[in-house]
Parts: sequence; structure tokens; C-alpha cells
Amino acid sequence: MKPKALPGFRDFYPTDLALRSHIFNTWRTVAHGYGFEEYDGPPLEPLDLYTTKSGEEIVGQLYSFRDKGDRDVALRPEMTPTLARMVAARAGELRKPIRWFSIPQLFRYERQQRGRLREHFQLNCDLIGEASPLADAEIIALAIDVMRAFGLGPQDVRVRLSDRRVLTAILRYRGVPLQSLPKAYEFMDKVERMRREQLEEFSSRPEVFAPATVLDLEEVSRIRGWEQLESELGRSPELATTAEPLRQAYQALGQMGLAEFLEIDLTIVRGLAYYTGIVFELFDTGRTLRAICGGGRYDHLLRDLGGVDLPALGFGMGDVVLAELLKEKERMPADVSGIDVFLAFITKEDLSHVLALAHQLRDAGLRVEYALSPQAVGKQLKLADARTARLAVVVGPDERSRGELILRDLASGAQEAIAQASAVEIIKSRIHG
RNA sequence: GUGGUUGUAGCUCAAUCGGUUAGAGCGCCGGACUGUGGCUCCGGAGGUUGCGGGUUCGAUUCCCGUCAGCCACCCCA
Repeated sequence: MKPKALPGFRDFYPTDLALRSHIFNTWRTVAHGYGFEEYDGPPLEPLDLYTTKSGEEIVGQLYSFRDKGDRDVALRPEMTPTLARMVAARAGELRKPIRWFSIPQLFRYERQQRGRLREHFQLNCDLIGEASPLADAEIIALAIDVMRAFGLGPQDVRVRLSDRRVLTAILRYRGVPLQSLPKAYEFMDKVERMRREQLEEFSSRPEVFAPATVLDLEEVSRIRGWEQLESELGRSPELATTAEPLRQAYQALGQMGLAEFLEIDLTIVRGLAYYTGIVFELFDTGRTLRAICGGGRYDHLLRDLGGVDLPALGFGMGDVVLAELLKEKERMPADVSGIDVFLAFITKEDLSHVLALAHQLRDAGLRVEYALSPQAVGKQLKLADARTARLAVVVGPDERSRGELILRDLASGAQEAIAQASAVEIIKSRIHG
């Protein structure tokens, strides 16, 4: 049996790593553009960092074990608890608002499927210490601009935007009892993909939502866009007040020119229990993939987790679904592999000159390769071609006796004799010019 | 964790009703081409048909189990 990577874990071959690097580079560039600073924490954490405050789903998916010091530990399944701990430890000295991002590798023991593995990298962006809706707009704009940086527009991806406070107020106004709100959230979250039996199950117990009805919930779930939300909010002045933060964030995003990406959709609830305000998810417009990104405001999490009461919000964006999306939309990075110059030699006596020149060219910042064992020139050029080298240098006894080298442009096939003494300068200018 | 479905070379796929030595293209290596790459032609390596068991004279093919991938649940990135 051939050894294989564990299920849900990935080997990154050079072409795979090229894509991953492209994703990481883009993430970093956009995050830096928003003034975010990068941080990181340990991939292995004390188990109780997750068991005490994270949702039950996450705990059920933990990669956990006991270490040699009898500590219960877990591979991190999410970054937020680590972030909360780090911020809490230095909350006093950190200038607010804190703009931090990280690209952690996260682990969850669950059955893998397309777009969901047991290990993945996730861009985490968090804004801590600012309660204003402008912060919400800022974090959503950042997520959108990551998409734009990959060459994706509103025809490719959309943000589905909601606010838990607004949803709660609407549901309450329609008559959903306080104790039935969790059930109502579940309904909103699942209504889109519910099968008939599940729908009937809700309908068969009208007392759960009474005096509201399942029909009320369905109506609320069908609200799309600001216009429709506005007419729902028009039912009561209090509803309009509750929706003020969402309105301000929505307006700010419009003023940034990102309105085309936005879709108000109250069925975005998000499973994680700690969200307290605006929540959002990024989807591909074709809806063939899982959510590309999800996040929202979690104003009490730092208090509960780290003991420091600061408003906060953020999002996570995984590399797996994103890579699927980039493939689907043909936004893969151009191939940047290959070398600049390949040095070929004719005789063993030429080798020392190749080694010297190779080193000079590498010192000059060029990507250089040569054959590591003597072989026919034809073969050496074949390798040069396979490496997609732009130039080839042929060092032979005849030219050397004249103090020259042959410089060949592999794209055009043109070649010329150049003086050995000025070879580095000439080659440099050919590559850069 | 539950249900369904699919596993043949590095990749994409063939192989008649269960039949004798499991093939092709691409890729890889070599040769034609010992001082010039791409193209072409020729050759080679590479398979325990995912693994284990069963039925059969004979299994890539049928059955069972298992592992892995995919899909739907669950949940999420």
C-alpha cells in the first residue's frame, strides 16, 4: 500500500502551492490596504479554550488528544478564541480600534466533501473596539475587495446581509414568543433548503410560534433587498430604529461603490451562537459552491472569552472554497514558474566557466539553472525549454578561445556571440529590458 | 455520525455476455539528433484493476466486507 496523506489533508505540489501563495498574497495585500496588521498564534491550544465557549458543533469536530504532560489539547478549529485571548492579555496597551488579520491553518474532524476538508487555511480579519456601523461596513468592504482583487465582480459573487437585531425585532413584532426565537432562527436558516416533511413538521405545531404563523416566518424569509425590508420596517417606528445600524452600514457600502454586491437577506442567521448584530455571507452567484466567507458582529465574545468587554466583528474566508471558485471563474494565477537563463556547456573544460557565470547571474538576482551532469547540448536545451527559460547561454571551446559566449533567445531562436567580460550586464538587460 | 454512489498507469479514460498476456492519449525517460530546444517519428518505464474475502474452470466484470473519493443530510470555510 502506498502511503497517502490522511483523509481531508492535502499535499501541495508546486502547482498547488503556487495557487495557495497567490491566494495568500492577495489576502495580505488587500488586508494591508485596510491598515490591518498580521498576527498568529499556536496551532495547538488547550482543549478548554474551545469547550467552554465555542458552539457544540465545533466541540464535536475537535481534533483533540492528551499530550505527554497530561494536558488536554486540541488543534485549533477556529481563530477567534486565540484572538480573544491575545487581545485580552494586552487590551490596555493596544490602540483601538484594533485591525488585525491572520491566515491560520485550521482543523476540524468531520466528513470531507468538495470545498470542505479536515484542514484548511482561512483569512481571519477582525476589527475590535469599535461599535459604529461604519466598522461593519469596513469589514464587509474588505471582504468584497478581496473578491475584487481576485478579479471577481458582482456578476460572480454577492454578499448576503442581515442583522440579528433586525430579524429578532421583526419576528417579535409578528408575534413570535421570546422562548421560540431559537426555533424561529433555525427555521429562517434552513427554510431555503427544507424538504416538504420538515416544513410540515413546523406547520403541524402552530403553537410554537403563536400568535405568529409559519406563513409569517415564510414571508419574512422571502424579504430581499432594501426596498422590501423597508416596507416591513414601516410597520412600526421601533423596527425602523432597530434597523438603523444596518441602514448606515448599507449606505456606507453604497457610498464606497459596492452596492451592486449587496443583497439584504434575513435568512442569513449563521450557526455560531456568538453573533450579536450584523451578519453576512459571501456566495457565488451561481450558488454551486458553499459559502466563500462568513462573518459578523460579536460584541460580547471577548468579554465571555477573554474577560475584556470590547465590541468586535470579523469574518473568516477559507482557501478551499475560494480555490474552487477561482477555478470555476477561470481566475487562476498566471504561471510564474520557470527560470530566466539556462547555461549549457559543450565540454568538461567549459563547466568551470558555466559555474562562475551561473553564480554571477544568481548574485544579480536572476533565476539560473544548468545541467548537473555532462550531456549533449541538444538535451541541455531541451531541459532549458522544459523550464521555460527565456535565454540560453552556450559555452563552448571555440567561442571561449575568442573570449565570447553564445546567447540564444529561446522564444525567437535568434542567437549571437557576446563578449564574456560583459555577459552578466548584457543578460541582465535582456531579462529586465 | 446517517443515507446514496463511484473506485482500472502520475492524469483523462478503454477493455464485447464473466474468457486466456488489462489497452490508448497526455505526461515522464531514452533514441533518431555526440556544438543547438519546441515539431515529427521510434522505443521504454510505469498496474497486486483501492484493499480483503466469496461465487466460478476462469473475476477489472457478479456478491459481501472494508478503505477512499463524490453527492445528499448534519454543519460550515
